Amino acid sequence: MPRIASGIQNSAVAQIFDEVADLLEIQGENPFRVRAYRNAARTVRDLPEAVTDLVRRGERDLTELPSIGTDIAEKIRTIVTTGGLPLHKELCAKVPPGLLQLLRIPGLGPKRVKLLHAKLKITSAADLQTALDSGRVGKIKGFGPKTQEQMRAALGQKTMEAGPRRLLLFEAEEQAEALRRWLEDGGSFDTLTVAGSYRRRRETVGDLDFLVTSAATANVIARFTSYPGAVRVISKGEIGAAIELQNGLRADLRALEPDAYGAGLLYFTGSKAHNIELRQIAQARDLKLNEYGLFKGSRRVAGRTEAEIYEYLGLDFIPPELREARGEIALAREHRLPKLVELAEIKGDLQMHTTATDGRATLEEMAAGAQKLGYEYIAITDHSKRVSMALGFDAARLREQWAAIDKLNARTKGFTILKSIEMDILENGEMDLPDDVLAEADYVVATIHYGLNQSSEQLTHRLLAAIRHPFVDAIGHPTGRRLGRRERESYAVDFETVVRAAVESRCLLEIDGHPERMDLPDTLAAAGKRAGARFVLSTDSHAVNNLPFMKYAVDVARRAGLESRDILNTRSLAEFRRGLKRAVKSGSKR
DNA sequence: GCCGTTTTCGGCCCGACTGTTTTCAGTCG
Repeated sequence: MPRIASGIQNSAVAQIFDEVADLLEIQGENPFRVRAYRNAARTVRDLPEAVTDLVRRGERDLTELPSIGTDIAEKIRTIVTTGGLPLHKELCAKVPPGLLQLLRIPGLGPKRVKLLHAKLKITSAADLQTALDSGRVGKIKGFGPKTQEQMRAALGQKTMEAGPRRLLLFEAEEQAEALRRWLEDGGSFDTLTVAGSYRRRRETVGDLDFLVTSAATANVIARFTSYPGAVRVISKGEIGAAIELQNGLRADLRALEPDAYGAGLLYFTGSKAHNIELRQIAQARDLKLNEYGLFKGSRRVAGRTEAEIYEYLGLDFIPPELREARGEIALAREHRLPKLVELAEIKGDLQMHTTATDGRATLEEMAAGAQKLGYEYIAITDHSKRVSMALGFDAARLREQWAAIDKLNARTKGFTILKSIEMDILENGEMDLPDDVLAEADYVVATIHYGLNQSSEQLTHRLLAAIRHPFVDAIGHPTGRRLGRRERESYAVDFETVVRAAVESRCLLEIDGHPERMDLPDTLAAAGKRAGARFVLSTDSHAVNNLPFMKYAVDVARRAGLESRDILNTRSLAEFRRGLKRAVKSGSKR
């Protein structure tokens, strides 16, 4: 049994492999060896469980994972047991690690970084700045004035250390819609789709890819590059252009021929890894796939729609949300793709707040807003008393709110407010409200807000206590991660143990669609589904205009491959109630 | 370094754009 170095996260293992890839590349190593490390990094990063657990249990052969062979499997074991990798240390000794930072500068890749190091002994951003100022860089072949200017600009930006921030899907959506309106006001195109990770509905978006078909391509490109929200034009060609928006977001435009529309859509939607797998399938059939179509020799055999390309390759149509090279292509070949849940199937919202605690709208306003969205029911889940900052409820105030809800329900037809609470799981694993109150609730979602820095054992223990509690129906925002400005990693919980307990206890797992949470993350929700877990979708709304966040919860669910049967709030109110743990426990099933 | 519907060796996705070049390498997505 190997000793496990404590606290090595998947992301840390992945980062070591990514750095190995960068360092090898700067050395001019075999590019395919470089790619092997990058692929391995991606596999580890996407893993739904802790790689340390995989190694510790030793029951599963790491080489069964995609892009992990005997060599890298051994290296993973080394990293997990010792906390480091000798190869990584050797490379860092040979190649100054400061060079990795230089790779972040647009236009600087491994070849040029290597050249700068070899010719000018540059090992850091500061060195580069000095060399630029003294004019030594300009003397190297291949470093013209434009390249130098580009490097100066990048060095002057504060974002150098962190790299450009990916925008929340919600923020990207605002940007994309504004730019779309600008293009639409300019007329002159037939169709417009925003592709990329935006179309795949990833929780964060690195750039925006606009695809158009138009009889007047030059006009569209001109309109695009004159967008008032652009700070500069990155590139401009005959069939496309790229601009940088005010917040650092990059937007690409590409004009497509109608006959190649599907091929372009496929290509620009990605993911890159998905496309590479498709091209390999094409290649094995003596075909070539590029953004202009699927070709047999010089003849285009498919390309007008994505569906006809998939069909020609012997695959069912794969929805964009699943295109991550996580096994969806094999499912498509075997006609086993899930029928993904849709927003219209959601019949209720299971987490929201009111002015009684930290919300900005009253009970009545939230209910009215939810009714407008066509819901059959909602749960009002204000905080419990542990969240004192938000004026969380004690038993007495909670019962007052429930009395108000009873009155409201009595005069409303076809819409029901469930008497609920977002109840804190205390640091010692106890519930924040007594059992007799929780027993009276229609629905209880339990969450952790405090003691986030506890050990994995403590945090897991707390979640298990809630999961096994007879009146806790669901675990809310189960990993506690945050995205965006208040970014925060997941709590250090043993998620596999948590999921197993949730399945055993019939406790639901929430997918919180708030744009700063999107929690569960998609890979964990997918792992939960494989283990047999059931889910609820919610918005965690704190205002009426938050209620549409449900679409982001649906995005996560779709990326996780969830179907309506996996999600309890796709059911009518009666079925929803019957599906709750408390209904089974109290014997109302008969 | 990974991987296998022709394979355990010999492949490994594909094209646009830029800058600095007179025909292309490097970078990027």
